[in-house]
Amino acid sequence: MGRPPCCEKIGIKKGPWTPEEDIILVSYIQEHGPGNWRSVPTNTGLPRCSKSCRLRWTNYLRPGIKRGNFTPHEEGMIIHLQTLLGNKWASIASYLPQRTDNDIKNYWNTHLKKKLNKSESEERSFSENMALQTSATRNTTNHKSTYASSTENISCLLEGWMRASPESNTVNFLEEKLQNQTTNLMNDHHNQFPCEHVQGSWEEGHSQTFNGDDDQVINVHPKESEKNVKSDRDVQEDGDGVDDDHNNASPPLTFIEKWLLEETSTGVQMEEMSLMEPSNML
DNA sequence: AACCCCGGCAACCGCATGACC
DNA sequence: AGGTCATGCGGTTGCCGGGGT
Repeated sequence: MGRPPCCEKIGIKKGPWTPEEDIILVSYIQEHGPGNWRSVPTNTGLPRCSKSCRLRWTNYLRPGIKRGNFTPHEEGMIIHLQTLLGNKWASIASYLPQRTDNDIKNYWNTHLKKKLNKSESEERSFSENMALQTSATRNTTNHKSTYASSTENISCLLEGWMRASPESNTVNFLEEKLQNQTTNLMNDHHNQFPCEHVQGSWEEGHSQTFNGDDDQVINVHPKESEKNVKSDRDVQEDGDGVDDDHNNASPPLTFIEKWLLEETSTGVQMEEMSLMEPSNML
């Protein structure tokens, strides 16, 4: 009955990963691809449990991860998304493909939460909140990264693989993602309320659409948004599941989706410019 | 110089969900 | 159909380094 156990508790190493362990894990995943974590400790000889291997990979070794130095744009996105989604770090991370949920969670707990708490008494409206972000992000512009150099070394090992990675264009990624998400939303909703007009009923029932007023309160149905983002994450991780037929349709974007797309477009342009700087080419 | 405190981050733990047998 | 386990996620903890005294 059931699957065999994931890993024996005996002889499982805990604590920080060594560069050697990282290299073993990366080499194995480069060869076999991520997934089937249960077999990773066995096949690599790593004294780690499958859970630890997966976590190490997704939070630290996975190619395409940007670490430290959150940009003002990213900070703003996190603040907005946290307001909308709550502590759904995985959902928030799905909007920031270069960041991990753990990284975002840590950044929120160590930086943003404090800043927001500090200013909470002063800040009451949404527009005031926007002003807060500006000041908050200004403070982090000079933040120095403290990540271990070993990580960068591991990243170098992955350089070739990263080039082959299809997720190099964040804007395209988000556009695709938002289209898929919206389509899924419409489909979900249509399944629930097949007799309603999809667009109108969704927006009336689940979210207040953006009307250009900064003071507009934005409500996204928490369950729906969570389910939506989660399902999308699953699609990402599975590497398939994108229905091409659905991509042909162009349903209207909700406020947050429009906002994210606009923010990402401008943000990515800024980030790409900064990446051209020699200091970032290392 | 030594000690203490605090902030930041990596990793672990526990729970929920879904897949497998 | 139901039990067992893998996987994913959010919360929490422990360690390490830097700053202050």
